[in-house]
Amino acid sequence: MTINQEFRDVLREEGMRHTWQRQAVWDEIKSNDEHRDADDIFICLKQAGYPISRATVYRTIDVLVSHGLVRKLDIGEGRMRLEHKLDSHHHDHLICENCGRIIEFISPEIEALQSKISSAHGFALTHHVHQLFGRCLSYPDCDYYRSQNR
Amino acid sequence: MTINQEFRDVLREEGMRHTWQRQAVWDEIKSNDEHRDADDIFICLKQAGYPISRATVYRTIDVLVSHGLVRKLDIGEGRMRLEHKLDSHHHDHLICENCGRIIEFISPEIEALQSKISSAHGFALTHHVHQLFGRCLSYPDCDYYRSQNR
DNA sequence: ACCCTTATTGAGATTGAGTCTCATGAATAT
DNA sequence: ATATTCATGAGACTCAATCTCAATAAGGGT
Repeated sequence: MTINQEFRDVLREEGMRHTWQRQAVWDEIKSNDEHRDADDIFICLKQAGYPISRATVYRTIDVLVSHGLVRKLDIGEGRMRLEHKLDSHHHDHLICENCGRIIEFISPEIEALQSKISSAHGFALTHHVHQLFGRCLSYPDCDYYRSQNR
Repeated sequence: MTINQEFRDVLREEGMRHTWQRQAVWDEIKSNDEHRDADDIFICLKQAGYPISRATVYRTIDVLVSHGLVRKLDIGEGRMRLEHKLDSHHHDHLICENCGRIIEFISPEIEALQSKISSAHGFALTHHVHQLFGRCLSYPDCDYYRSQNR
C-alpha cells in the first residue's frame, strides 16, 4: 500500500505471489502518464516480447486497483482507462471531445460542496465521479494531438 | 423538442414516422420515474403483450435521446439507465451503493465552479458527469428498498 | 537444492450490453 | 389506391471483460 514499497513486498503482505507477469504489467503502467486501457498495456507487453495473456493483464490490473496502486477511469467509452497513483493526489478530469486530451483538475470548493450535499441527504459519501466534457480551445494543437492518437 | 408537443408531431418535424412501437417505448419510459434500463423497458413491453423487438427498443431510445426527451445515465454498471426529461430540470445524482437508490441533486454553486474551472483551462464546456456514491443512512428503509429491487 | 502445496497462468470459450444486416412490412405523400 | 421509402424483427455480430480448467511455477518448509 505504501507507494514506494517494493511491489514484491506489497504482494507478499497479502499472501499473493510475485510473478514476472504482474511486475511487467505494473512496470508498463508506471512507465507512462497517458490514460491507456488494458488492451494498450497488453499490446505493449506483447510487442516488447513478453508471452503474457490478456486475461493475466486484466487480472493484474484488478490486483493493482485493489492495492490502491492504479485507478480505473470510466469516461463513457465502454472500456476502462488506467491511471497509476504514484505521484498524484486525488483529482477529477476535464476531457476534450475533439482531441481526447484528458486534463486533471482539483477543486477543494467542489469537494466541500459534495460533502455538504451528501450529508444534507443523509448519505455517507464513499467516492465520486466528476468529469467535465468540452472542447479545448487551442485548436491547431488540439487537432495535432488528435492525429497522434487514434 | 417542446416537451408537451404530441410525440407524433415531434417525429414528423424530422421527417420520421410515427409507429406504435415508438409510441409504446416512449409511453413506457414516461410511465415511471425509476431509472430503468433498455432491457427493463423491453421486458415490460413484451409482458404487456407487444410484439416488439429488442433492436427497436434500443433504436427508439436513441431517437428519444436525440430529441431531448430522454437522458441516458451511466453509473458505471456497464449498461445505461434511462430518465425521462418531462418535468425535471438539469440535475446530478447521489447513488446508494447499498440499496441502489438514486437521488437527484442540484448545486448552482458547483455548476458555477465547473464553468470557472473549464474556462480557466481554455475549455468550452459541453456537458458534465457528476455522481456521488455512498450509503444512505436510513438503513431499515435502505434494505427494504434493496429487497424490492433485484 | 528439492519438494509440495496451492496460487497463477494461458488459450479460448463465454457473457452481456448494445449494434448491425437485410429481407419484409408499414407509414405517409401524391 | 399506389408508390416510395423509412422502420421493424430476428438473429448474427462486436467488443470489453470475465470465466474455465488443465498445466505451470512461486515460495515456504525441510
